[in-house]
Amino acid sequence: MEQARKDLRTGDQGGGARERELLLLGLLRKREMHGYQLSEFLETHLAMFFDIKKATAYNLLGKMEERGWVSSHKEQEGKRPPRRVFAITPEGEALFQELLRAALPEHRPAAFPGNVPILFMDALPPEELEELLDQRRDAIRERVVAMKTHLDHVSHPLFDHKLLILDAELEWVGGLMKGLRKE
Amino acid sequence: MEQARKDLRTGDQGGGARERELLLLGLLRKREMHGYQLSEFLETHLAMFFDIKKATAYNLLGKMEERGWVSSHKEQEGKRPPRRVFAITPEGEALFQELLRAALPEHRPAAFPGNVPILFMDALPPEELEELLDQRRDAIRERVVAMKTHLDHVSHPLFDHKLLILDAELEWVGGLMKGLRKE
DNA sequence: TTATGAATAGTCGGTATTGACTAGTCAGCT
DNA sequence: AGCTGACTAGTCAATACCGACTATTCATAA
Repeated sequence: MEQARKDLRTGDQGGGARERELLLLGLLRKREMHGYQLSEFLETHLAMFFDIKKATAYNLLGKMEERGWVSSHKEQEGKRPPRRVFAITPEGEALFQELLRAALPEHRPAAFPGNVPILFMDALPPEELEELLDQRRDAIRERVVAMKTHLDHVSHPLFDHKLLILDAELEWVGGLMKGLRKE
Repeated sequence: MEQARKDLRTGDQGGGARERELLLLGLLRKREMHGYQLSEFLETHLAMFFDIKKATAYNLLGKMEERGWVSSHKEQEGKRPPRRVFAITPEGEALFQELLRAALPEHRPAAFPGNVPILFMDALPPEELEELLDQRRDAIRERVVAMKTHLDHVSHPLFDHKLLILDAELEWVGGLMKGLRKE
């Protein structure tokens, strides 16, 4: 039973791109798509949540096709350049189900590379530091406004998530600044 | 003035590893270190906040030496294998100051790859979904406990940040589950 | 003394990711 | 008819990143 995954995923090289595959499979599940359509969707609707570039998507699709999780066929429309339409296969669907159930209960701590400079706050004179933190707070606030302006706010859970995180960060920066003034 | 950065960083290939360099420079600023010492510190004290592996650190140090931001000299201690001790140069210090002031006021939205499966929740029967979300919540709670147990909790801002984020995620998953039950 | 394991100090091959590029099509303007 | 800019549909060379490996030294204990 536990063996099943290994059998399916022979080429596993360290399990980093797992979520990306889950993402692509999940999208193809709703309807088959050509690569451009997929990457369009990624860039316009999902870019704020997940960062996957076009070339990466094509690359993954190619690999997944080799492994039999997706299939593709050429399609010509008028005189447009021919395009490859990708669809999920039964094996792909099985993998999707498996990855979904594996990923959902797990918590993957997020990385906040933007926090690196916080480590070195003490290298700056307090006044300048406060000014810079203030700017950071503004940047976060702008992000919140942008989120709320964005038309995709059909109250998707991911949307709520992002807002909660931004709120937490706002509070945190506020706390930092308060701490500064006290000292 | 604005030109200065470009002059310093001729080999810039798209500004992704910027924070990593800031991190290494900042650490070397406190005291010079050999590579192993650095990567040790990264793995034991900073791994929970930033994910940089040993090989990456060595790689970056090498490049930064080429560019003149850090210098290194060999050092032999007894019969131990000789080691390269890295130190920040004046140019490195200048870059550090610049990167610090550039990074601090910016907000870099974090990626949450673990949220991919949330997109596809509707592929699961509600009971199973609830069970899996419950497990996810437990995983987050465990993370909180681990954080508080960890001896490094000298109330560093980064620590507070992580706890706030975990709290937000906990609340969010709770909200998801509540939403499920209502439907 | 000699095996065992942990710590030290790094290197290297291979994969993942993406910025930048190519190349054809179409719509609208002039 | 010719030009311009945007859209479509990808490809590819270059880089970033890291897991796994090598090789030496030291501490311990059998």
